[in-house]
Amino acid sequence: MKPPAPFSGATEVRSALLGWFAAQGRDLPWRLTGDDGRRDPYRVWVAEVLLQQTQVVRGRVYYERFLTAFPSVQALARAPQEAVLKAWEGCGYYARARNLHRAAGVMVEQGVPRTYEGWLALPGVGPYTAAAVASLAYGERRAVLDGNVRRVLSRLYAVSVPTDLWAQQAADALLDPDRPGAWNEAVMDLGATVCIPKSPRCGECPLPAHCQAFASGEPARYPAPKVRAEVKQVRGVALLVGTSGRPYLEQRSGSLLGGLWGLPVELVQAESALTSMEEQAALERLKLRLGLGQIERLNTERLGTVEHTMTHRQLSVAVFRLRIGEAVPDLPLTPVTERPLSRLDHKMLALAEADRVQPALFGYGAGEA
DNA sequence: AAGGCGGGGTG
DNA sequence: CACCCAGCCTT
Repeated sequence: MKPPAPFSGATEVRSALLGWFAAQGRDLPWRLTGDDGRRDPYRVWVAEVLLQQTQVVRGRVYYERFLTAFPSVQALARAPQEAVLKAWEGCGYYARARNLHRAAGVMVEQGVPRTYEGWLALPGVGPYTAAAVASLAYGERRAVLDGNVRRVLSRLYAVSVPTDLWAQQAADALLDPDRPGAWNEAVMDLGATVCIPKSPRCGECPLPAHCQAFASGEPARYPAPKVRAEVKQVRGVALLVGTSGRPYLEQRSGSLLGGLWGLPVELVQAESALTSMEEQAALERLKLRLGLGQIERLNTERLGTVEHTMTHRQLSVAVFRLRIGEAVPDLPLTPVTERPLSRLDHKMLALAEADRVQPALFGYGAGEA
């Protein structure tokens, strides 16, 4: 299981991969190089946090948006958290944005760390991100271990279950001590573009002579697939007061979409779809929470249901709206452009938008009175 | 050590 | 449509 130490072919592997990287490496906006050949720590940090769970193709858009909004750590630190979340809107795993903001505050107070250990102490910075910033921006000899690197190493040594300990040791042993930053980027680029999870493009790989998975004839068998947690079914109801562009919004708290704003929702864990009775009961609880329980004959219309997957949860939310013409309760309405919303909430609002637009498009008279 | 946390992609 | 990806934090 252990990689040979010292790995006999390391020198050849390094030169082959770095040669490939020089020719085939990706040109990415956060790879701006200073005169000293090093990356800007702020840009690297933002990019690496963004790429923690986001693919490069999508990350680019958010990166540009984020850097335009917050060009420096000072600008990020003095912005309100809500503005940071707005720039992150739709990107998911919003704790990353909250932690970026917190960490920026720490750096303005205490200075920008220059070492792996210093970066590791910041909120939202784990071993991967600390190693990336330390190596790319400061030239520190730290091997990154992300999903790409783990897969490349798993195949290189034909280890089908690469544990954290094994993979980190293998990455450390292979790291090019003279060019740690370039080496780290090279391994990750190989994993992202050639040594991909399914159908690896071994014909384009610079390391076939060193790859034991390639030698086995079935490189795609490495690493073995991970067992996944089951997706929990969550049902619920949401209530739209106001319009899709200017609804009543609540700020969510807790870990799920915390800090973002959205329609008031009442969620329940249920294996099967809610009956209309259960739906109405949930809606009543929601009204009560909003202080609408006292109002008699508060009519709502059911706009439809929204399905939304969040990796670990499958949400199915019935969206209701106060009927037009009903007295508007005393709840503040806010333009959605002024608040960060999750995609779930944008979907629910789109339902109201469709409800308003489509009848007119098809010439029905049953739209808003 | 295990589970929670968004949002995508592909076959 | 089922199944894939994935770093950090909390518990």
